[in-house]
Amino acid sequence: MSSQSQLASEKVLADHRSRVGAERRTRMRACLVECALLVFAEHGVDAIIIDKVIKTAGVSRGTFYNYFRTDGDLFVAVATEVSDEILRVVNPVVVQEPDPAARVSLGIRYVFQLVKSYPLLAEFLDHGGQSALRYGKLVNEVVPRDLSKGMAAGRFTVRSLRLGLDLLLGPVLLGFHTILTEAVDDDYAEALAASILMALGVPETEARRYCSLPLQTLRMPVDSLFYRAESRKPS
Amino acid sequence: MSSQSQLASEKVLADHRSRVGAERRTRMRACLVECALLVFAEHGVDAIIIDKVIKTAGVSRGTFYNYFRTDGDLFVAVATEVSDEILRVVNPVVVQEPDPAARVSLGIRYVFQLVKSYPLLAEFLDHGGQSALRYGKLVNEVVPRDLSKGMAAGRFTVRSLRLGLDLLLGPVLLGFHTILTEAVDDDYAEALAASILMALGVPETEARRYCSLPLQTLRMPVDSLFYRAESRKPS
Amino acid sequence: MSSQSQLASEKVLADHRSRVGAERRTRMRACLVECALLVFAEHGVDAIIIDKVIKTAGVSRGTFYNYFRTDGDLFVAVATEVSDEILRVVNPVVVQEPDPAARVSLGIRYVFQLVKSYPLLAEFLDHGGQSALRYGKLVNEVVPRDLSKGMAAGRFTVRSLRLGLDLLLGPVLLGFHTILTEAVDDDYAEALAASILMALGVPETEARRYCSLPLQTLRMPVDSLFYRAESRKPS
Amino acid sequence: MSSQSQLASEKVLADHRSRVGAERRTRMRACLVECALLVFAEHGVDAIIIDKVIKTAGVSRGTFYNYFRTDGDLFVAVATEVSDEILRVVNPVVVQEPDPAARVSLGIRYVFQLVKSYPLLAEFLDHGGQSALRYGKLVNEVVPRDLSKGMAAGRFTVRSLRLGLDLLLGPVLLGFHTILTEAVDDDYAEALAASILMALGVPETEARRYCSLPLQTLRMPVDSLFYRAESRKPS
DNA sequence: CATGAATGAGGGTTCATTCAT
DNA sequence: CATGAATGAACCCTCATTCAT
Repeated sequence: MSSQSQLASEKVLADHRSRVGAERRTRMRACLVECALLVFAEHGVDAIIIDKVIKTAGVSRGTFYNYFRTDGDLFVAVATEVSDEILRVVNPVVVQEPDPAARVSLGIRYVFQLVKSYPLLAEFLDHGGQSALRYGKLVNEVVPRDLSKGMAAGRFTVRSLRLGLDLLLGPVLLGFHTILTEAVDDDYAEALAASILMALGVPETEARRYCSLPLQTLRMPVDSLFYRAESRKPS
Repeated sequence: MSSQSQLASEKVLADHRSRVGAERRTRMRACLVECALLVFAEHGVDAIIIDKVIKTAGVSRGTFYNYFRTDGDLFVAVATEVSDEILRVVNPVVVQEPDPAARVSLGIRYVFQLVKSYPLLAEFLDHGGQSALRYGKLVNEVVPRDLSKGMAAGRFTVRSLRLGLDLLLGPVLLGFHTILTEAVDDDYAEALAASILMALGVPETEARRYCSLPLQTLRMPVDSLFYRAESRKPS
Repeated sequence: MSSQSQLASEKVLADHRSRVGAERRTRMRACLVECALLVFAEHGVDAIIIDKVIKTAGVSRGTFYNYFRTDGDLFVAVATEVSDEILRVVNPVVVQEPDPAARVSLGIRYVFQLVKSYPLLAEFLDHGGQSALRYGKLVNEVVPRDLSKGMAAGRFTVRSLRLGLDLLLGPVLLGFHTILTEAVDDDYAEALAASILMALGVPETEARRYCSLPLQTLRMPVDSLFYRAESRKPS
Repeated sequence: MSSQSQLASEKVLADHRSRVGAERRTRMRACLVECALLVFAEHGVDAIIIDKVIKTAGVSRGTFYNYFRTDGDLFVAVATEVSDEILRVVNPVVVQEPDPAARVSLGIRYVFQLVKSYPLLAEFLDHGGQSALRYGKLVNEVVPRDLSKGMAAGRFTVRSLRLGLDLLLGPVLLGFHTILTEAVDDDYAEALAASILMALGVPETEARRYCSLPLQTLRMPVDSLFYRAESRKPS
C-alpha cells in the first residue's frame, strides 16, 4: 500500500470510527433516558436514583457521568423527550385544525387519550408533577402559540398569556392525577377540556361542541421512547 | 400545715403544674411548627429537614421526636395549620355571602390577597405544591361544600365535584407560582377567579362582575402562625 | 390538745407516714420489676427499654430513676428476683433429698418443669441468655453448694467446682433454648439431667435411675412475680 | 498500533483490570472483617458498631455499605470466617482419627488450645456467646456429623443429636469464659473434654484416657484472620 | 470512553439520663 | 416523691459524585 493511500484509508477509517462512535453515543444516551423513564415512573418524584438507572441500563456509574453531568440533567432530558414524543404524535393531527379553540380542545383530549393508553407516560406525569411537563416545546412553544393565536383572533377573552397557561395547565396536571387515582366517567377528559375552553372565554355550547367531536385513536410510533422503555422492563 | 390542707395544696400544685406543662408543650409544638414553616418556605418540597428545623428552633434532636414521630408528621402539621390559618381569616368574610359563586370568587381572591401580603405563606404554597394544600379543612371540606352547593343550585354547570375541584385548584396552585415569580398585573387574581367561575359554568359577564366587587383588606391576627414564624427569621 | 400530746401524735403520724411510705416504695419497686419482666420477655436481650417499662407501669420517667439508678440495675433486679422465685419453689422439695446427686438431678428437672409451665419464665431465660441466670442465690450459692457437697462426698468425680458449674449450667442454658424453639421428646429434660450427672461422674445406670424418679407438680405461689407480671399483660 | 492489536491489548487491559479489581475488593472485604473482629473482641455482643469498624479500617461509611448490606451481615461474615479458620487448623489433625469419641475429644481440646494462644479468638468467642459459633460449618456440619457417627457406632449413648449438641456446646461456651476470666488449672480443657465425653456416654476411664493423649501444638497460618487482625491493633 | 471502588455529606431515629417544677 | 420535657450521644442508612485504572 502506498503511503498516500495509507493516509487516505486512515482518514476513512477515522471518519468511520467517529461516525460509529457518534452513533454509539447516541444509542447509549437514549438507553439511559429510557431506563430513567422506567425508574422514574415506578418510583417517586424524588427518585431517578442513578443507582437504579445504571443497573437497569447495565452500565457503570462512570459511564453515566459521561453522558449527564448531574441527575438533574437526566431528569430534564427525560422530561424533554417525553414532551417531544407527545408532541410528535399529537401535533400532526392538531395542526390540521385552523381554529385555535379547536386546537386547544383537541390537544388536551389527545394528551389524555395518550395518558390513558400508555401507562408509562401516565406514571411519569403523575409522579413528576409540574416539572414533568415544564420542559420541551409542548408547554413552552406550542401551547403558548395556540393560546396567543386564539387571543389575537378573539376566540379567547382571557387577558394575558400567563393567565391562559395557568388556566390550561393547572387543571390538566391535576386531571392526570385524577384519572390515574380515581374512578371517573369516561367523559372526564372531554368535560375538562370544555371547561378549560370556557375558562378561556369560549361560550359553553360552543365549548361543549368542540369537545364532543370524535377523536382518532393515536398511536405512538413503535420506535418511540415509550415502546423502547417498555421493552426494557424487567421481563 | 395540716395534713388536709397539705393535700389540698398538693392538688392545687398539681393542677398548676399540669396546666403550666400543657402550656409549655403547646408552645414548644407551635415553635417547631413555626420553624418548620420557615425552613420549608426557604428550602424546597423535599426539605423540612429535621436538622434545620431543630437548629432554627434551637432545640435538641430528642425534643423534636417528643413532638412528632417522623418528619412527615411535621409536614402534615404545618400544612394543616397553614390551611386552618387561611380559613380562620377568610372564612368569616366569605360565609356572609350566600351565593356559592360569590363565595368561590371571594375565597380565591382573598386567598390571593393573603398570599401577596404574607411572603411566608406564598413561599410555602409555592414550594409545597399540591401537598401544601392537601391537608386541613379548606380543600377537604369548605371548598368542596361550596362547589356542591353551587352545583345543586344550578350556578355551576360542571358535572362532577372532582372535575370542579381540579378546575379550581389547578389554576390556583399555578397562580401562586405565577404571582411569586413573574410580574403580573394587579388584577391577575381577579381575572383568575373570574375564569375559574367561567370554567365552572358561570356566564362571563356575571363572573367578571362578581370578581370586581371590592374586597376588604384582611389581616392575619398578630398571634397567627405567620407573624410568629416571621419573628423567628434570622434577625 | 396539749402541746405534749400534739407532739406525740405528730410522732405517731410520722411513723405511720413513713411506714406507709415504705410500703408504697416496695410496691412501686415490685411493680417496676414486674413490668420489666414483661417487657424483657417480649423483646430481646438488649431490650428492657425503659420507655416501655414505664409505659407499662404507668409511671413517669422520673419515678423510674427514683428506684433504679440505671437500666442495668433494673435488669439485675429482675434477674435476681427471677432466680429467687425459682429457688423459692424448687428448693423446698429438693432440700429434702440428702443425696447431692439426687438434688442436682431434681433441681434441673424441676427447673425445666417450671420453664415449661410458665411462659414468662421461659421467655425471660431464653432471651436473657447467660446473664438471666447469673444473679441470685440459685447459681451463686445453692448450686455450687450442692456440687461441692457431691464432690466432697465422692459422688462427683469432677475436679473443680468451676468445671462442675460449667458442665451443669452450659447444657441447661442451651436446653432452655432448645425446648422453647424445637420440638423435642418429653423426656428431653430428664435425659439432659442424666447426662449432666454423668458428666459430673455419676455412673450411667445410676444417673438414669435418679432422673426417672417421678416428680411432683410444682406451682408458683399466686403472689409470685410471674403471676403478678402475667396479670399486668395487655389484657 | 494496528486496530487488531489494539483490540487485543484492550482485552488484556480489561482482564488485568478486572483481576486487580477483584483482588482489591477481596482485600478490602478482608480488611473490614479484620477490623470488625477487633472491634467485636474489644467491645461487646451488641457492638460491631459500624462507626468503630470504619474508623479502625480508615475507610468511609459508604465503603462499608459497598461490602455489607447491614451491620448484621458483617457480624455473620466475621463469625463465619472465625469458625472456618478454626476448622481449617483443627480439622486436618482431627480427621485422621477414625474414632468419633477421640475426634470429639481432640476437637474440644484443640479449640481450647487455640483459644488460649489467640487472645483475639478468645475475646471474640467470649463476647459473642452463642451467636459467635452459630455460623459456619464447625457447629453446623462437622460437630453434628461426628456426634451422629458416634451415636451410630454406639460410642455415645446420648439419645438425640440435639441433646448431644447441647451437652457439648454448652460447657464449651462457658468454658471459654472461664479460661478467660478465672485462673484455672492447665488441665481445665482436658478435664472439660473428658466430662463432655462422659455426658455423651463414654465410660470415665476411657474418656480420661482419650483426653490425656498428647496434643500437637497447632498454629494458625500467618495469613490467617487472627494474625491479620492482630497486626491492625492500635499500634 | 468505560469501569466501579471510594467518598462523605445528608438525613433519619432511638433511648438512657438529667433536671426544673 | 412524682412528673415529663429536654437533652444529645450513639447508631443506622442512602446516594450523588469523583477519580484512579
